[in-house]
Amino acid sequence: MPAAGRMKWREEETANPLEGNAALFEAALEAFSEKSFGEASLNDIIKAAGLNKGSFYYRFYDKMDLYLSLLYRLGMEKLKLFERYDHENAAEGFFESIKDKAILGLRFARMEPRYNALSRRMLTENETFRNVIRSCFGDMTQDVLSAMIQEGKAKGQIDASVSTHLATAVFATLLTQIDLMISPNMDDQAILAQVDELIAILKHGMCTNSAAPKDESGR
Amino acid sequence: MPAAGRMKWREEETANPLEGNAALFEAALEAFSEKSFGEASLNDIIKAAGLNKGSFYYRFYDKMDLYLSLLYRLGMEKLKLFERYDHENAAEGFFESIKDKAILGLRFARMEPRYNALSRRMLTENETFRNVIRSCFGDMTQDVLSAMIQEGKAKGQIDASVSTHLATAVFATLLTQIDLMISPNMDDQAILAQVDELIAILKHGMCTNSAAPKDESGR
DNA sequence: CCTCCTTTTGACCATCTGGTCTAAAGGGAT
DNA sequence: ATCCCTTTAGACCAGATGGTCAAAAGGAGG
Repeated sequence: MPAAGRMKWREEETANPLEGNAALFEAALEAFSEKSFGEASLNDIIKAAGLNKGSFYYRFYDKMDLYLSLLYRLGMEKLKLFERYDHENAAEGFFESIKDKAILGLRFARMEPRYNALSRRMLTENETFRNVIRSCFGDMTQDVLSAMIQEGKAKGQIDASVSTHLATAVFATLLTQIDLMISPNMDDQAILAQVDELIAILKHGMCTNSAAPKDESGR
Repeated sequence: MPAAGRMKWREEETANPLEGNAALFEAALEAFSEKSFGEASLNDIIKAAGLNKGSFYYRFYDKMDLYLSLLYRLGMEKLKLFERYDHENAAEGFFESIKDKAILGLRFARMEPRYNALSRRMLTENETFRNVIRSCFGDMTQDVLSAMIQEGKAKGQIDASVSTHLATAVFATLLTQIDLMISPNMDDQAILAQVDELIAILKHGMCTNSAAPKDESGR
């Protein structure tokens, strides 16, 4: 249904209209995080933003354009958060790096929980729809994760016998769902503890036999 | 939008119309597994099934009724598969039991991949919608898993220090996404190997330090 | 043949969808 | 005041939506 991925404001080299119009940004985020692309009503969004048809279509090609622009802005915000962090902290081991990313992700999710809902919903859209989006933004997470895991193996942090493919899949699904698993109304410390535990499980397993290194005593 | 959860054929104590009408079953499954409830077109479903409006509404109250009836039939089929298996195999340890369930789930997914797509999509519908469904069918998986994990802890198969809540969440998300992680066009043996590996990760982790028991040698 | 009940048929309904288009309003610059 | 371009405004469109309804067809028993 949606045409090629293009954003009017980018082709005209102007600013993202969603930056300037807070009401529209809010309305679009609300709608697209609660309903699928097809189910969300453009009319409702426009009305909620206090706009009218003409003004909307003056700035956007169509509904898809709005959706892409929304993804663009949210992606930029998250990227900024991550980049700011990356500048401060150099890369450590694999598991520490993953943990940092998970915590940052959760912090962002607490700031804007609808973004995670939105991107999770995006993954359930049909394939052609997702392809349009991927042709616009690419599909980082999968590739980045895979590379990180291979590096972790090379550095001897990850057991070489686990398949990169499976490990990538495990981390990818857990990271996209993590904000559902770990309650959002926790304080920072509790979140940290939960993430620690999750990483510990991925590192050492849940089985009684395999000892976690931080507690070498009894067991 | 959808009203209370009721199925006309159940209130009239007749057979599930989806059992008798293969075309309708097929059309509904196809539609609801590819699109969300709101996005799927009832008109299209009816047309694809070679029905007409009147006949449809003679058997169902509304669109939701069809959806519930579809879930009902699919749930029954999966339940039958699991029950047949449970009769043959007594319960072993926790991880073996989970593995069996995962394999059965994957086998069912290969028989009817659209069912998993459907139930995964259902989880992304809005909350009131999910509540209608839960009021009809309950929410087994979460409770069952939690109980299994507590039992596993009691029997000393799971490390007592991992939180039941987190472990439940991990297994729940991995089990619902497993048919996406493990390629469906594998033969039975390859699937078995992949599931083995996944379970091994959950048992002993991916970290190089923690040794898996099946390979005690070097590393 | 008639009767009675179940089932089928499809025209029809109000409502909503994303999107178009013409007309007018704003607002600088001259 | 006049010009010109950007922006707003909202009536309007064809098409699709889930759902209703009165009428006809089918079929079994008498």
